[in-house]
Amino acid sequence: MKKNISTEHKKTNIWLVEDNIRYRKSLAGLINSTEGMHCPYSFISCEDAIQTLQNEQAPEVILLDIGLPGINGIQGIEKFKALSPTTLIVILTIYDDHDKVFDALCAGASGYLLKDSSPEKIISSIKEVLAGGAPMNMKIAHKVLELFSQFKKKKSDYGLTEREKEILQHIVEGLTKQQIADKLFLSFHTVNTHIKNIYLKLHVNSISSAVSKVYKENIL
Amino acid sequence: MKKNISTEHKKTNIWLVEDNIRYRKSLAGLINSTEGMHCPYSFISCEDAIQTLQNEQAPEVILLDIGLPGINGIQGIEKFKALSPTTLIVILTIYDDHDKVFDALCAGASGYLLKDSSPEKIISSIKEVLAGGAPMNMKIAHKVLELFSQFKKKKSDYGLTEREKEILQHIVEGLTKQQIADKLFLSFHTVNTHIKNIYLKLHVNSISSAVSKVYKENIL
DNA sequence: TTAAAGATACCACAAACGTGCGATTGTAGG
DNA sequence: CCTACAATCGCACGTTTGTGGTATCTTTAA
Repeated sequence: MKKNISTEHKKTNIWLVEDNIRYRKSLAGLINSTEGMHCPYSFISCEDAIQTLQNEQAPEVILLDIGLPGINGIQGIEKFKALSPTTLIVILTIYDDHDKVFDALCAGASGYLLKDSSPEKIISSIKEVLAGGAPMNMKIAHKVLELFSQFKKKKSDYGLTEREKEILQHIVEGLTKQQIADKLFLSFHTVNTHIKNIYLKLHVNSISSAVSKVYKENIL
Repeated sequence: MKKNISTEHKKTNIWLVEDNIRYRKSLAGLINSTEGMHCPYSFISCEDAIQTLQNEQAPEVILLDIGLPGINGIQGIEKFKALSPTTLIVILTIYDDHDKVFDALCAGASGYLLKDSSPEKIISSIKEVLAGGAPMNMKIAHKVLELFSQFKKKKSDYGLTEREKEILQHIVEGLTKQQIADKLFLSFHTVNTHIKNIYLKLHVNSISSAVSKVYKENIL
């Protein structure tokens, strides 16, 4: 069973999921003619790929068209990721469809490629994901960052004092007033007063609203 | 006061914040010798830049070293963004300091540049942010996406029924049991029972814990 | 020094909540 | 047909909250 492993074992397996036959073949050709890359399978639909994925060893990379009929490309990504979390998924798309690409990236894709990219760009993008990168269009990158900074930033400041924040934190954790009082070595009444003030400042009148506000507006 | 506006008015203003004098001058030179770009100010510290920003018109782009002494680079970004939300901020960094760069991007930076980048790379990155992009290192891009997909994905499934989800939603909104009953044309007791079941399924025993769980684990 | 703000503490009471128990109906699956 | 489950409704009782007050003691700022 000896064989020339030295050139064989390092090849990166790449699968294709793409309904256009000509484009699929051209891509497979490109990959197979590239040093260190190999395309053993290519599929017309996500369903086919998923089926094969259950029997065969998972590839390092899947190039996936999200403009496919049938199964939604985004759901496809989720399935792939469920079956093989380490497989990197690169999206193929004809047009610069922000929303769809965006959803796909959220679903676990590692990058994306416009179909009219040059062969060099395609190969370099594959290499980039393999190296732990995330090749993507600059507009998408910008949009991701934009949304990202919105998540992070503290919005409203309701002028809570340190003590109030501390108590609010405990409320969010699900403690009762009495439990908070015990934990902070305070009287029940003190905690009660603080919470009254917190409610005033946050303009709420119940635990649930307060907790929701904390999460929705990133208080604390 | 006539002047040759035709070549002047289109120039993009770019400010520098960088403590190394030689590098600062070299950057300013590069920018000023580039068609359509102009660097009217450069600063040693964020403080200086912030002061100037309050009197002068804000630039389109600020190149900012986050390895600065004194004011924290990340705080600097927040200040800049507060004073001029439309100004694009590109981070300069010597080393590939993931965490810091990452925080900076979260704080509102639009991209980042390694200091040892070629002049071409620097200019192209500036053009990229101006075009609405987000130039960044591939590892950072990957990290951003990774965190991003965690936000989006639904994690735990506690087997809540549709009705239970609906009621839980109203609880999160801050309604009382009676209010929920009224809104859904149900008896108080029914809502009460549903909530009992929700608590059983989520393993909680209070509104606050339930609401927290909804947000923390992305239920609903 | 005086005022303001924060943290602490107390009381009382109605409203809302958590929980244990039981019950009927309809509907989908074996 | 029977079981399981979801959805509905009911009662009782003790616990917790929400809200209206009042009051003392520090620290900080004007």
